[in-house]
Amino acid sequence: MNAKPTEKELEILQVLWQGGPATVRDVNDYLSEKREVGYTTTLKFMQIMHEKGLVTRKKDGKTHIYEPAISEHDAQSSLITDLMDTAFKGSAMRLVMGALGARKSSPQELEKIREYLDSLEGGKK
Amino acid sequence: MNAKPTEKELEILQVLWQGGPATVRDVNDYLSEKREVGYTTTLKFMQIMHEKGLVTRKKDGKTHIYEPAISEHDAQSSLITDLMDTAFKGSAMRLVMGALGARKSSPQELEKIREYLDSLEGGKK
DNA sequence: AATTTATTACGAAATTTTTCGTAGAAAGGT
DNA sequence: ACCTTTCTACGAAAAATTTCGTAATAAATT
Repeated sequence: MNAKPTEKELEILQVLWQGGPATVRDVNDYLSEKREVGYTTTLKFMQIMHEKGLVTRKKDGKTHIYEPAISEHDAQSSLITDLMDTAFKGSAMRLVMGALGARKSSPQELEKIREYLDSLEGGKK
Repeated sequence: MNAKPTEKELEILQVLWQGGPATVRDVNDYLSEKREVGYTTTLKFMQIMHEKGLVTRKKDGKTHIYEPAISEHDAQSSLITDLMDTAFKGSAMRLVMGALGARKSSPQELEKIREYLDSLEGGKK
């Protein structure tokens, strides 16, 4: 439920969240589109992530097929609470205001946030 | 303006933001209340932070007096945009909603967020 | 079957971050 | 003046993260 992936681990998890179960080859091909990265580098990461329990894998012939062991939502929560605790005195409100100020949101997005606030207050008027 | 401090660097910056200009001794005394940390460890960090431009210092007799070179707000912005880009597809809205869901805010805090949203939309009713 | 290709495991190098030890200089007390 | 304490600078060890090379094995191709 809670496991804070490192930066590169997160990159790999995102490929799996987005594209579904994949082999090391799949993931490496994808990553290679954006930056130089050796096959064995990706392999090693996925092996480590397997040890850590960040991904599961099952054997398919010679190769392994990997799947995320944690949801994107759980990983995000873990990263958020960590940042909240280390830089925002544990306050969600402070982090929220910081985020709203750090990068502009569209009116549509702001509206969605309002709706979410409404739902948090239990449908209270 | 933009410099993402590491976890331990952030800890030291927080002492300076909160307590004002301080010596290595001051900072180390403070940190030592919470956890074991050697004096030279803190010293080294503050020297490195000086090299990186995260703090300024001026000589006072034998010792140095350190001050943060970046504001807490700027450091927070830097950390937020980094997290936003690496884990939330660059969307402030996604990060905001994640934060609101990750830890409960009080009704008072939610109200402040609403007020902030109002102000963002240019005082629009 | 022999050769090439693809995959894994293992170990370790490279890098970044964190921690500390030692030496020397400066200051203060006796 | 001497001793003790405090500070800095420097280097390097320790730990965590990231990257890659090599060897072995399994599969596919010829």
